[in-house]
Amino acid sequence: MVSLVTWNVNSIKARLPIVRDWIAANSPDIVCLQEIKTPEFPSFEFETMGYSCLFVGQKSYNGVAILSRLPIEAAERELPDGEGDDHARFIAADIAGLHVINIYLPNGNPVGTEKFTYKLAWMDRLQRHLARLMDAERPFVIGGDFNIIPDDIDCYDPRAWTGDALFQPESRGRYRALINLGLTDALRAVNPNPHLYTFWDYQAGRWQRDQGIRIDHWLLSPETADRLEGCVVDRAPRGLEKASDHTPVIVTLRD
DNA sequence: ATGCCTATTGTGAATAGA
Repeated sequence: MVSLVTWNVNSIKARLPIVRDWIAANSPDIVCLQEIKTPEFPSFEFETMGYSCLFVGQKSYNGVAILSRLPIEAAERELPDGEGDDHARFIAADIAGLHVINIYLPNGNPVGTEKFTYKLAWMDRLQRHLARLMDAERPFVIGGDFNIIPDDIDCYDPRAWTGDALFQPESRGRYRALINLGLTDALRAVNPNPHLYTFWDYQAGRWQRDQGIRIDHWLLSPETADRLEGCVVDRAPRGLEKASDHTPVIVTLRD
């Protein structure tokens, strides 16, 4: 069995104690972090816990990391076809024969600006990349902060999100196109409860009212979907002092 | 309708997040 977690930590520096304690308590095999917000990564903190660290960072914004208790056999640090794109939003590793992709997909707000067109272009590049992996019949998982609310049931009130980049037909359609490659939304596949959220805004008491959205996902290629054992959201870290606004999503695969 | 709150940079107040 192998367990993988995705977690947008909203700054690894600000979140170091919470992330370290959660990993110590839960012992995931593979950890995918987003928004580390630093060009450096505190690798030593996790190496002493038995993890190898792989990361792509930048100052102030973005940044992704993969931590693994199993040997990292190969690494990729950028999404193909991105000439001129210097955002740290993609990292991938081969671990125990599995290709693990970790993404921080652009937010895209406000709609109608170059930020939204960047989001759509980034999703088009991701579509082409995953299509090539599918054509090659390469087993993979992709986890991360997709910044997409897939369906109306994935938010507390669809009317509140109609103008948002996470909820536009253009961005949701591109997410749907990823699924239509033949990928399985792991959390939705194993949990019939519609009210599954992974993000609650800091503002307006969203956490206290449980008014969240589901935007952090694990998508599985057909081969890995056959290995799906379970997938859960751990809401506990969102309730801590100094919490990230996202909480971990854990997927478990059979050997 | 807008801001609500948090983090970064840098030590103000602006930018970004979603």
